[in-house]
Amino acid sequence: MHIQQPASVSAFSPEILSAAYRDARAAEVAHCEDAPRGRCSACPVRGLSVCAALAQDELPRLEQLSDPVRFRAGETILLEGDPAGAVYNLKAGMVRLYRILPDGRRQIVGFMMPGDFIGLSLSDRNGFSADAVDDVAACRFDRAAYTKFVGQTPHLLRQMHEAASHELTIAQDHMVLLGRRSAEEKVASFLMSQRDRMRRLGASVVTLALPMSRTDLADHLGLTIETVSRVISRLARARVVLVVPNGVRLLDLAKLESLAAS
Amino acid sequence: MHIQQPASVSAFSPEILSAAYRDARAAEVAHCEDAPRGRCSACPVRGLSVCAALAQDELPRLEQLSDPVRFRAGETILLEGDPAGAVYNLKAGMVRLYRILPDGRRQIVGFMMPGDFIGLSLSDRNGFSADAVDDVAACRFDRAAYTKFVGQTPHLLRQMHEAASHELTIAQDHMVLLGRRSAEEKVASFLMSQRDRMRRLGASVVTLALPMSRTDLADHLGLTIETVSRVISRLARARVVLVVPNGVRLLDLAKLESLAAS
DNA sequence: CGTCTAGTTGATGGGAATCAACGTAAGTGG
DNA sequence: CCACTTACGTTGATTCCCATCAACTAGACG
Repeated sequence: MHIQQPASVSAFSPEILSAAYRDARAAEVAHCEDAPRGRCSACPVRGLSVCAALAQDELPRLEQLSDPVRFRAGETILLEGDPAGAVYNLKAGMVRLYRILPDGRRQIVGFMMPGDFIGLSLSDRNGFSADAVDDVAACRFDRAAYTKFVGQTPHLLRQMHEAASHELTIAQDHMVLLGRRSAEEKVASFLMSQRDRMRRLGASVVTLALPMSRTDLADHLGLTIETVSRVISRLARARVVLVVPNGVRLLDLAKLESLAAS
Repeated sequence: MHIQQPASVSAFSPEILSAAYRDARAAEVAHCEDAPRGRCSACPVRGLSVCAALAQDELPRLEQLSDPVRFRAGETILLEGDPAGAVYNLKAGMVRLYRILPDGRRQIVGFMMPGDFIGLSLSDRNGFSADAVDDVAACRFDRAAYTKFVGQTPHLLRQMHEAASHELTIAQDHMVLLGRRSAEEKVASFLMSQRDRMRRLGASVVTLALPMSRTDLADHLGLTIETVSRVISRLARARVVLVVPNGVRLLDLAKLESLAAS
């Protein structure tokens, strides 16, 4: 048994150390919270989110409805089957959406990121559970009030529909992953798709943040924690990625792409 | 000329023989085709479909846009990535939606049944391929024209959104199935969910129609054809189901329910 | 310092994939 | 009408990928 580790040591990734990462995230969340109630025009995710559909002069009405909220890592946001009292627009942090089988098996159906909307369906019961992966800042809207507003604002409804359609596409992608890909392909294509999402948020990604645990990854990819760990180790040994705290540095995108088999 | 089943929508007759089944389906499809262009008020799936949102006096506008079409078993309806020229409302028959990986692996992301709408997202490119499992009758709408109509009809948009949300829920169910269930659980819970869908169409189901091939089932459930065949044989041996041409008779719902593990 | 949790790594086993043979029904053409 | 073909499904033998079981390491924290 060697002291040697895979490619992970050499790199003090400039941007991410465990503590530094946490602090940065905390600052980001705090920043969101400090914003005065209902200052949509200054919102960090305005333009990325469904509210992009609203014109400047429509924002005040939305602001009236919105309520800034915070969740700490691990905190529950909503439970499958409960009456849906609220919907959320995510401003910072990451949220996992999941279902649980009677015997405890869990499937994470998606990770939500800044700009994503939780509760797109506007239905009266939650179709999934959700909790905060790391510290989260969000706009909370009373569901009834928000639904009413949407009913009076067709272009917002259109935007909600577009977002739901996009979610559906992502869900279909994920069905392909779960149903037809090997463990290595699952991990590789998950990394690529996370990278794409980050890029759409505006950042060019060399170091991919993975705030979720290995267990979360496993429950998202339909694998066990051990298999996820082994695959990532293998990718690191092959210098395709570099493991850093709370993330991976993507070293060989071409290789990763080909491993993803899509 | 042929024996015309009384115009009940419940296409799925209790006793199914191969030939009888095919004839019934053919008659049903023919019946849909015979309807004069744009007679929405007499449509077999009116009330089950998104057009249920429209009032009587709005139907004529929709009728103007609609075009009755037919696809024979196996025929391609649309291809992933192609420009989306049309959307479809399914009146009879079954359609498979799927994605294909570069090396040919296929994942069927859903089976569409009467009342289902293909192209909910209204996006300009097809997010999946689709083809007819058996003979199909549908309303075809030019996408641009339909999109424009939806834009002018908020309650139709609302209905489209609701349908998309429902699809999303089904997709999440299926992710749980693909990611966290055993082969036997997959088959059992697929049968239960198909039964539920049929029942929502109005028929009480003792014999479940399965017009799709074993290969289709396998590609939907993330299994191989051999495994699907073995599991069904085992269920038959245990008298949980009875295999009939193009379907199964459900003999022991309680057992099936418990095998489905949900 | 001990405890706890998250993650890694190794050994082993099992469930589903793969490989292969066979059965059956529906065409097809002589 | 029957040999031949083809597509689809079933069943058995074997393989292999990933789950399971287990041991261990590294941080985090009181």
